[in-house]
Amino acid sequence: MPIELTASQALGLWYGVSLNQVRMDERDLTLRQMAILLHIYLVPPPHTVRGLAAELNVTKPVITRALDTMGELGLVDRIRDERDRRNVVIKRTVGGALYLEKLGDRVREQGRRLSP
Amino acid sequence: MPIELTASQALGLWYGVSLNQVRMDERDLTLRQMAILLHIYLVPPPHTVRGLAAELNVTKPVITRALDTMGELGLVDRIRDERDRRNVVIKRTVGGALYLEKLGDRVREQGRRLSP
DNA sequence: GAAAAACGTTACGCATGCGTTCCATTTTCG
DNA sequence: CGAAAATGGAACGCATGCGTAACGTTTTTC
Repeated sequence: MPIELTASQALGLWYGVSLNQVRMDERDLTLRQMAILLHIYLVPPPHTVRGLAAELNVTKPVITRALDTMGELGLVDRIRDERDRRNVVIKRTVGGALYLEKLGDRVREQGRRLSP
Repeated sequence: MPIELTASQALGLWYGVSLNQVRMDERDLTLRQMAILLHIYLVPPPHTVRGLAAELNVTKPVITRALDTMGELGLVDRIRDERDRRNVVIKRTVGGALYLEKLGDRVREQGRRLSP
């Protein structure tokens, strides 16, 4: 069930959500951090640093640092993979789920406000 | 003509556009810069530093710096208001319009890819 | 006309993210 | 086993954005 948007609606939607996010300023994630967080929550696990780096086309330290930051914010969690102790498995958290739930609400709300 | 999205669709849309933007990495605007740019292009002029600061609920230097950066990228332009020379009027550019046109296309494209 | 207000900018010290490079640990392979 | 590969992280110097406070210019106010 695809969604058909006009150019004006598409930008209006992006604007509304961005503005809302900036004004509230709860936590200010980078676009990269946002993409990482969404990937973790929308794509089936498991997720590793290397996998995320390849998926987003960025270097590994970028992922490590993003996980550091978002870990402190309680949005994600890291645990070592006991089956292959070189790997780190990235886990979801309640805080992360709540954060994205609010983001989703914001997107839906802005979608509802759209004019044709 | 509002758009009704499910929670999953809303996050999927945001994810798709963010991922696309990160991968391409043409120019990496802050969420604030993005909101400022969209405001300038979607809300009728004139736009001033003070007005933008109030609208986005940020301080004036934030606007000045964002205009510096986006000015160098060719996305916006600044000219002094000759009627009241204290003011600076923020103008759109061809580059900015093209940039947002591509963003809008990305949003529409992701909207079309949505599953129910 | 002089003082006050308004506007945008600059200066400062600080925090955070970046890319490159190197490293420690663990696993794989000959 | 021992060498090679793979994984995630730390270290470094750098670039950019932030908030606060001050400034220069221009306009308004009395």
